[in-house]
Amino acid sequence: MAVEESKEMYLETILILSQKGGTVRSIDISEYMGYSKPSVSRAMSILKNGGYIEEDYREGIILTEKGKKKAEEVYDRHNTLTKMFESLGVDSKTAADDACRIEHYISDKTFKAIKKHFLQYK
Amino acid sequence: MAVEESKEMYLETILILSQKGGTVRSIDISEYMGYSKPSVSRAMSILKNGGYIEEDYREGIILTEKGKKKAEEVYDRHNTLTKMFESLGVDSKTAADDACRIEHYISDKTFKAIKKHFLQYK
DNA sequence: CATTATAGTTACCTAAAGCTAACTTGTCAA
DNA sequence: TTGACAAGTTAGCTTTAGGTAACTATAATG
Repeated sequence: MAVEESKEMYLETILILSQKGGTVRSIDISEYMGYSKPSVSRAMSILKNGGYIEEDYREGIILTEKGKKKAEEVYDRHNTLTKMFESLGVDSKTAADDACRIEHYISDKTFKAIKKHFLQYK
Repeated sequence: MAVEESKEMYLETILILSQKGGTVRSIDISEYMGYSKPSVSRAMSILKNGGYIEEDYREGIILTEKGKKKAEEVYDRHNTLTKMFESLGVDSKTAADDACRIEHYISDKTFKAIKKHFLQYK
């Protein structure tokens, strides 16, 4: 449905891996996501084309401002949704898995409402 | 992601249309969902193959037990999620739209937790 | 009865996003 | 310096699920 799902997952992964420190390479994404090298290679060229990432032979894959913004949005959704599900009594693993699937499909309006209700008294 | 999304949307639509009374035809699904006749035609043959529906020249398209069960599950998710979002202050249209996208991706565990928290005092 | 309109199907196209096989490139150690 | 391994790319396959064009079949009307 959302054409954005795959893209968002890659961007989120790049953000997570870059937060761990060190450079991010295609192979790291490949291993993290469990996708083949060619799949990641193509995804990276699409992301590069869309202005979401840049590739540098020494720095590896880095998020542009645009890419970083998107990645952080998705990651924020991920964390917020996870917390929401946890606060409803769902175990962490399930909460995170569900958040990961749903994060791409929630509208901004609904997300803001969720954030308001589930995070203000944490 | 979920291979089931398209199938679930068709089943849900068939349920909704059959609840309105009268027979359900491919063309009705076509108009309701905004898809072309061939797309619906093929989807129906896939659903028939999977044992989700039967087609009768007079009764039109009818859900089998299996199909009905699945359709009702999805519809239940749809309604529950809509109510959840509404109870967070989201307008009905947005709530329903979001529910419609998310209903396919929520695990059973999480769905049960949501149902418990948002529907018990309605 | 013939014409027309409606419903459904067939054949083929497209895009997205995964895959494998096989190639290239680049680095490092013997 | 060369040989091997690791990383990345290219080419081409697959599936899902949408589309159009054109056909067939059924039904309804003048």
